Amino acid sequence: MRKHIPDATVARLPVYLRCLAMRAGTGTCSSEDLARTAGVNASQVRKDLSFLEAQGVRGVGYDVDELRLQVRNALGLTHEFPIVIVGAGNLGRALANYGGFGEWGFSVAAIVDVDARKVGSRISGKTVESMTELESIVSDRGIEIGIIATPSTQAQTVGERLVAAGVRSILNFAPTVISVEGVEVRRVDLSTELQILAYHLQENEEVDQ
Amino acid sequence: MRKHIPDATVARLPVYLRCLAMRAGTGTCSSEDLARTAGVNASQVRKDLSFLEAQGVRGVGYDVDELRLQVRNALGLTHEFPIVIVGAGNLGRALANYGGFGEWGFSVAAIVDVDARKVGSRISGKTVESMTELESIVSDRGIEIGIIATPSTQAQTVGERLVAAGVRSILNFAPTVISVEGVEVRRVDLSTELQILAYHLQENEEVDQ
DNA sequence: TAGATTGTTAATCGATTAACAATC
DNA sequence: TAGATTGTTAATCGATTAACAATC
Repeated sequence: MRKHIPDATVARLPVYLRCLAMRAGTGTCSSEDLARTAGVNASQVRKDLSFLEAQGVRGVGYDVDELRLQVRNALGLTHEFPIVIVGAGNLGRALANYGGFGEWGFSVAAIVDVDARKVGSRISGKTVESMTELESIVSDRGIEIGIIATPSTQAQTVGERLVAAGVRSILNFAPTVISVEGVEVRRVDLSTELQILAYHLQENEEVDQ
Repeated sequence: MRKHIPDATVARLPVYLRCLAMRAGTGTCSSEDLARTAGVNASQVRKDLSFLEAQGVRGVGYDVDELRLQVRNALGLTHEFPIVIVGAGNLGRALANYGGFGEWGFSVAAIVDVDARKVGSRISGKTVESMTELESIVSDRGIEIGIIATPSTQAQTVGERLVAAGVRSILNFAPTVISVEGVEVRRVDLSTELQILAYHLQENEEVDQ
């Protein structure tokens, strides 16, 4: 049985994975090395890795390739995850064109849009399908992850339809909080990030004076 | 003198701001109301607001419009923030076209790209400028915030140039960790988010069985 | 053996939340 | 007065980190 991994650790594992990918085939690396490239504390790296089955060797470090595999396993990146992108506007297109999916086992199984003029157009080798097909697409293709890239006004409805169709995780890029039951929702919002930066700008300003 | 606001609270303030914007002009609202729409605990809302100058009225609640103003003040959203977007690919274009900037005082002051073929093209009413102008653009236009929307390979260099040019906060959309001194960096990464969702998918699976 | 580095403990720090007196 | 809701305390929970024995 798998150990429960703390949220803060889960959020850092993808960062480690990226750092390890850059070092693939370079033998071993120490928690100190990994900490430096990931921008965290070395104790924290060791603590985080202690939740995995990872085994380092005292005096030597961790085997890079083995550790990569174990981090992937811990995150559950053991099979293909088909995802659906809802909304084929600028953002939906940018997401669909984002190359880095495949590397971690994610694949864009469908892009849908309500706008009949967009349906049938092609994005990154895929044909935009109609929003009316959403439910059948999700169930036919075994999609568990949905990405909302619609305007805010439609986000709640889209979220509900995704959940009803059987999606189990949602990544919401619309700048609004949606409320749906029984699924994991993560929100990514540009203006939230900018506002957090604005706060720190002013804090540093006060220190400077 | 301004009180220091905990990071976790700062991260929630933009969410409250959004919820309050939806209720603008509706008189008062309770911490319970706000908590429900923001998806957090009511005690937490009150605790968060206690770091602001916000004053609620016992038995009544908070004045929506007044509270909005105080949250904005606390975040330092008191003046215009010109920003520069580096990279005019799919992502850069999506970001530039994102409408929600202005509402909080952010404005796209410039979009730059290395690719000579993109320079001169127009995105959302703005002309793409050359990457060689980056330094002068940042200093001439008083830009404090830079957004990196380039491929990973260029992110580090772009980050360093932004810092050297005088930018004080960076939002990094490239899927890599950059290391720069003396500025606040926030990373937004699609595949990190997807990997976190993947972890929770598997966790829920185990519970279901 | 000497040097390096892990794995884990324990101290500390920060965040969340229930509870309730204060008070509108 | 009765009901509602704040502001704050104190308990709890979770996350970080320094320190160091174990051991390669």
